[in-house]
Amino acid sequence: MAPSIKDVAVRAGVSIGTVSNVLNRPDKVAESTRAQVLAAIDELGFVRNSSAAQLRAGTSRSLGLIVLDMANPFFHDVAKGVEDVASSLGYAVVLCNSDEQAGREDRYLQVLEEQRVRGVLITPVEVSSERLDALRRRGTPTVLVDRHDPRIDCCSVAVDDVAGGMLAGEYLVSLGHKRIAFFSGPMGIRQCADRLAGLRQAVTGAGLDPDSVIDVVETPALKARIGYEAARELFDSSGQVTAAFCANDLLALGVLRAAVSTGRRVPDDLAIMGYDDIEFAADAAVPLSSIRQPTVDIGRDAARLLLEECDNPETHEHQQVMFEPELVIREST
Amino acid sequence: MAPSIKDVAVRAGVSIGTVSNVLNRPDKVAESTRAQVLAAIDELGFVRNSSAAQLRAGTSRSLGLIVLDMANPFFHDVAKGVEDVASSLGYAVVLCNSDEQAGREDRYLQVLEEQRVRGVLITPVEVSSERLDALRRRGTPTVLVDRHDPRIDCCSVAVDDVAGGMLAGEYLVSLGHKRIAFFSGPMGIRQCADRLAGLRQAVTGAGLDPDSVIDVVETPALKARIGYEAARELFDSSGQVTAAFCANDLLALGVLRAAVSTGRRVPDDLAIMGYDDIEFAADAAVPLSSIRQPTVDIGRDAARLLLEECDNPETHEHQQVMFEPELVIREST
DNA sequence: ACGCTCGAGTGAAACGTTTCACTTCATTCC
DNA sequence: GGAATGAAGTGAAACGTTTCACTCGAGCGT
Repeated sequence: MAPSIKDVAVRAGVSIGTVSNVLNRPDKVAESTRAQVLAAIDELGFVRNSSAAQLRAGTSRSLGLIVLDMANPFFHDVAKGVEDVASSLGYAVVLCNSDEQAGREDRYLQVLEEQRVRGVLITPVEVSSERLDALRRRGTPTVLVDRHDPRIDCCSVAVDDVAGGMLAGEYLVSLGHKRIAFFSGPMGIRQCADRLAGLRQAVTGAGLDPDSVIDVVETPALKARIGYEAARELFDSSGQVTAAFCANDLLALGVLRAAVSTGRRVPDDLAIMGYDDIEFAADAAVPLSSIRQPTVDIGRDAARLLLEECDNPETHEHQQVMFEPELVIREST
Repeated sequence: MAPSIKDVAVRAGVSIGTVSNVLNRPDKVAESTRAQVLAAIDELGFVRNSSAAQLRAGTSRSLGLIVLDMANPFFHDVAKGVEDVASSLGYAVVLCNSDEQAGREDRYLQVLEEQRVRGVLITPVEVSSERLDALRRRGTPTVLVDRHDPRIDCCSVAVDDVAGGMLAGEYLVSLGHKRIAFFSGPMGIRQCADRLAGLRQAVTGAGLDPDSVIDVVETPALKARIGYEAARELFDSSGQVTAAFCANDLLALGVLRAAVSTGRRVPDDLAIMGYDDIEFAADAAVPLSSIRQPTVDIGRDAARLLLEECDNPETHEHQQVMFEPELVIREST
């Protein structure tokens, strides 16, 4: 069995309480005693048992973060932001990947609650989850990431997707494009609908008729392969568009591949814009113009909000933070 | 405060022990009693406190997985494999991202040991780590991922990189290439050195002189940007190579971009091969030929090995599993 | 009617910490 | 000189489980 604080106490010739003090408030114990205890810890290879500590303290210094898909660079950056602020405040982050499966999300929520994490950051699979509501009801602070709670009874951090669509739209229109394809994922995804709405607003704002300018291509998933197939199909049919605005960079990468493989020059024959500004966007065969979301900041702010709520559960007021996206111009437009 | 097993016991009118039995060995308690207890649990919103459970049980049903970089699809797949087998055996996985910083790795090892995880899967930042050795000495089973322990005193799972380099080399030679650039990361990375060694073996095996066929381009990092820059430089100088073999797909993506931006046709003017077969490889502007590693299987086997060791610490014998890579041919060659 | 076995449930000890009221002893103050 | 103060350390209770030796009856065969 691993040595306990008691073994350390015996070896150092002090009481258990003193060892605990050395561990938690070193300044409360005299220099020489501390040295002895530290030596004993070292000799025995003692490692504190955090289960016991937590049980007694009643609270853990850790947060849960449940993301939809760790393969997605967006969430990777969010996680980075969360870890940044959490670890700087001495919190550990338990990272969970729901893989967009409600069942996995439920299991992780259960585990996190059993571990008595201080709070949970989550991008839920479904708009509302019974288990998540229960967690909140029982008093665990929760922050929604890249989602908003219509009932506004918890904090959330998201990005203004309408503004992002508008940014892209205004830019493409300013470049003189009169026929724009919008490669969307399933319209059920709020992000897709919002980005299209922004695009339409931009076109309308320029005095054009969105219905004749925009050609919506709805695809079944936001993946490169799908973008490629959808673009090939569009090219084969009529396809007199001069620009493609894609609901995310993966789709855009697929469209780029379709363009290259059919001998179209980018941006001369076809301008391409992505969304998200993932790392690969800058390194694509033709570096992609895109809409950047302040992903790391999203994570940071979400974590800050959560910890703020943990520290002041009484005075805390829920906030809905909304970030503004940013236009990134590269060679594909 | 959250309700405890005791509150449940009172409410259901049974003893604490019975509630515990309902939770852990439901078959040991009579149907009707069980129903009452379950009802009480539901009404109170009871959630078991895993700190207490672990403290008492002395052992947790969780594993630690420390990877170098969650942004790297390789590790993402490994994690998937680990989670697959862990969760099917009722274990939870604590996912940690060392970001190639020894300091972070150390912190995570500390946290995992404090949590008394059953075992640790790790791709260490440095070849040897004091803290990792200590962990092992204290009896926590450990499995190395994508690394080998020269002293063979723990299990490891890796892929034969020499074989992978050879696969690529033989293929390129069979295509008639007589001048091949090898874009390597820092030679200090074993993978890079091994892949080059394999390439040289293949060239030699074909009766050619590796020194005159192979042009080694050592780069400071395995990133797309770096590959782009290195390739531009190579093109500017002499650059009479007809094929580029890259130590990983990111580098290859960069080389592809350089080729496209300088008007070279791929594969006619320059054939490009990557390594890893990440998801983006298939969806690049020109789909990349690559060497595929059975990443998910690596994770699965590593987890299996670890759990095997956890279950039979006495009889367990350390194994060094070595997977064979596979050639994937696409349009870039 | 007797001893047995068996299923169902009980109660208390134990896990390794943290915390807090308390003791000791030396120093300071008037 | 005696009380007051403060620093250093002590010891035991408490946290919420799991586990195990135990009790209590009911049902069984003879």
